[in-house]
Amino acid sequence: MEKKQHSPLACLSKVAIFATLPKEARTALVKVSSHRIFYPKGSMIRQPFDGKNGMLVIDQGSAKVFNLSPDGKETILNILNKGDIDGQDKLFTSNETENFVQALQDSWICSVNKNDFQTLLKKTPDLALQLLNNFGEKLVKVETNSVRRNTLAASERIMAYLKDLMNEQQTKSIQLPIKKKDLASYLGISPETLSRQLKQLQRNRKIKVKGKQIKIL
DNA sequence: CCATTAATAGGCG
DNA sequence: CGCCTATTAATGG
Repeated sequence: MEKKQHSPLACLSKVAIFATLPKEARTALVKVSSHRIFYPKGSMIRQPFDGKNGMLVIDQGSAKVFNLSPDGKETILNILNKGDIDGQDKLFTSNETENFVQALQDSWICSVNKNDFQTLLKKTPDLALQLLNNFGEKLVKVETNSVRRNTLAASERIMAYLKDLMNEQQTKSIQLPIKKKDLASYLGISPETLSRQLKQLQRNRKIKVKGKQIKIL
């Protein structure tokens, strides 16, 4: 846990959709956002009816976005890492938070308020464009996972996910960024099935598993 | 250490 | 494949 002096500008500058904005825009953005709120590992950053609004930015740490079924089962919708954002939609609607966001590690979160953001948006076309692109990417991501859940067998979902990771991490020797039980939830399968399928894939010489390190063969 | 949580195994529908 | 239970491994204090 580092404790370097926090620069609000640095915080937002590492977010992809803000990084390419002119400095004036980022400076303006800093003024309309709250910074560096600390959330200990395991704590809830957002949950339904918490009255919080606006978009959040992961400055440090990571978090999982999930919802709960009536019988208490959780489905992981997304994993957020440093520089990721969530709740973009809250910048345009005043909808209540509908999912849970829980810190997976000690995390520092920044957030951007809706009304202030919209004012800024009018003055910064580039920002609107960036945000639109970001929306698109998120949609594709969500849709892709949704399709996989509905059309692919468990082992295929796992391989598809591993290959995504491979592309992201630019190596065939990848590291699972989350616990296997969380991964199982994200893929829409049970932890037991994930465990068994990983072994099966290993037997079939598709991958090599050692803990959270997986080599794609 | 102990206690809790995560991962794995085996059985069954 | 999911659910249940049992056992083992990993993690945290």
